[in-house]
Amino acid sequence: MDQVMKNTGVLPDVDLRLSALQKNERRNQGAALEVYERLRRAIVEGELRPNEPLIEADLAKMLNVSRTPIRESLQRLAADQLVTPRKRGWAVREYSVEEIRERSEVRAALEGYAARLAATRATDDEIAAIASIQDERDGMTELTPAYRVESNRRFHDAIIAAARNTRLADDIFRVGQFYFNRHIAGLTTAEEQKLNQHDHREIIAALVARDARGAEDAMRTHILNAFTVFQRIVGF
Amino acid sequence: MDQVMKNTGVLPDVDLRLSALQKNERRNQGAALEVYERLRRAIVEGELRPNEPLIEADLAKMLNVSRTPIRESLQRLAADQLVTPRKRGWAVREYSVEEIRERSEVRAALEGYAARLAATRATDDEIAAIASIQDERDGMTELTPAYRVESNRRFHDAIIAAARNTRLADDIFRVGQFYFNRHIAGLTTAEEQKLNQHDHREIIAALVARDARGAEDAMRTHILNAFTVFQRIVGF
DNA sequence: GTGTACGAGTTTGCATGCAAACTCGTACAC
DNA sequence: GTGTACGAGTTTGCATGCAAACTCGTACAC
Repeated sequence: MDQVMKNTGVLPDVDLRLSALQKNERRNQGAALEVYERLRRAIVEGELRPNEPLIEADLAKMLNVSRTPIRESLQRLAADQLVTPRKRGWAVREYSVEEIRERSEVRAALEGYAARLAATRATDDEIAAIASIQDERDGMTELTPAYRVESNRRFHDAIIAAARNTRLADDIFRVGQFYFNRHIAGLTTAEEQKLNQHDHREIIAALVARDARGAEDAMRTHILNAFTVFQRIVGF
Repeated sequence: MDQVMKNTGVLPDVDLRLSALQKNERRNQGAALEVYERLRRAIVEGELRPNEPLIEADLAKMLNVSRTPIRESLQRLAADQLVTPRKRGWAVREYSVEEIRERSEVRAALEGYAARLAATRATDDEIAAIASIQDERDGMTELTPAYRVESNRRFHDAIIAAARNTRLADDIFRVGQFYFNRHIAGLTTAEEQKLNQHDHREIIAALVARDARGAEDAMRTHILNAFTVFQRIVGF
């Protein structure tokens, strides 16, 4: 499957925004954080290939810094699970199908719970705003893959924000919605897009009804459906 | 509340085991990982106080290494949220009530989901083993706080293992069951212990019945109950 | 007494140094 | 041809160096 990923260029487009925590750290950790971000991007966009050994001196030269900030960044990347230890040093981590299934389950658990909390804690205005993100989308005649990714992200982020739990938000961010990117978005069938729209509408309906369990179930179903689509596209 | 924590010595006793991921890294990252563990322990056991600035040179002297492995460890500790950036360098992170509530919610979401998966995926033997952990405990005449903590940990770990999702297990480990330690265990009332036992029995009953939703709900209730007990004890 | 400016001392962030561990190709034995 | 032993070259892990940024106490102005 990593072969498939390589060939279809499916890896890229992870959400590269810094988490709230990381932003907070920008204050002092100047170059080291910059290095971390750039290495993260390089891995995530596939410039550094899965299983590729990461030679500190090479990375240092590539980013025009010394080995010290590189080594510190590698610690962070290891905590993110983007990099994995070898007998000596580090290599880019390769994700198996099994791991992507596991991540989908974790995301279903966390984001489902976020939807549950949102059903109780969101203001009416917030729920209206969530619905309007979907309305805007449904009202458009032409949907580019980039727009679909972006709109989807706003939809999910708005629900997560309404859950009022920054730690939960951060953990959802960490587990990553890395598999819905432009490339994938461009390969979904009309039917799959219809299902996606249906899922979103179910979630909104539950939120409007302030139905916590319903919102949670709908969100879980949605996330596991997205995983199924992902599986079909990358072909396992 | 951090004042309360200081006075009651409530901070200690976080689970100091390395996660599966960390163990894997032991191979190459020798001293640096050792340093990380020792700093983690020092923070978690309260040797390094919340908001205490962490002076690299002092830590280096204290652990008898140079500043380099200290700095690398600080990156890991930051990823764990045990350490927080200051204008210059780092300080031990202080948890607010609000953050502990947030963590409890995340743990309820993740560990509830683990119970759900366990209800479907556990073998009959695994469920029997989970039940027997509780049977052993209920059959004892005298329960020391240390035993209660240890038995509780085995109970939860067995359920998590039966969920067959290592990423989920790792995330549960990360969010930490830091608030149920010996000190807290020694301060619970007979009534609270009764409730705890009841919660565990409910979870077991749902697992035996292979009732996924029931197991999830019971686990969530249990975790949120534990948070309530924690709140009472540390007194907010 | 209150406020501010200076400077010695501290501490960081990054670069560099260096020995030990590992890798890998060559050559030699059989 | 297959296997192994050696050693040059590479790369790491940790230590140390050093300039820049910050801290904090003292002294001086008002």
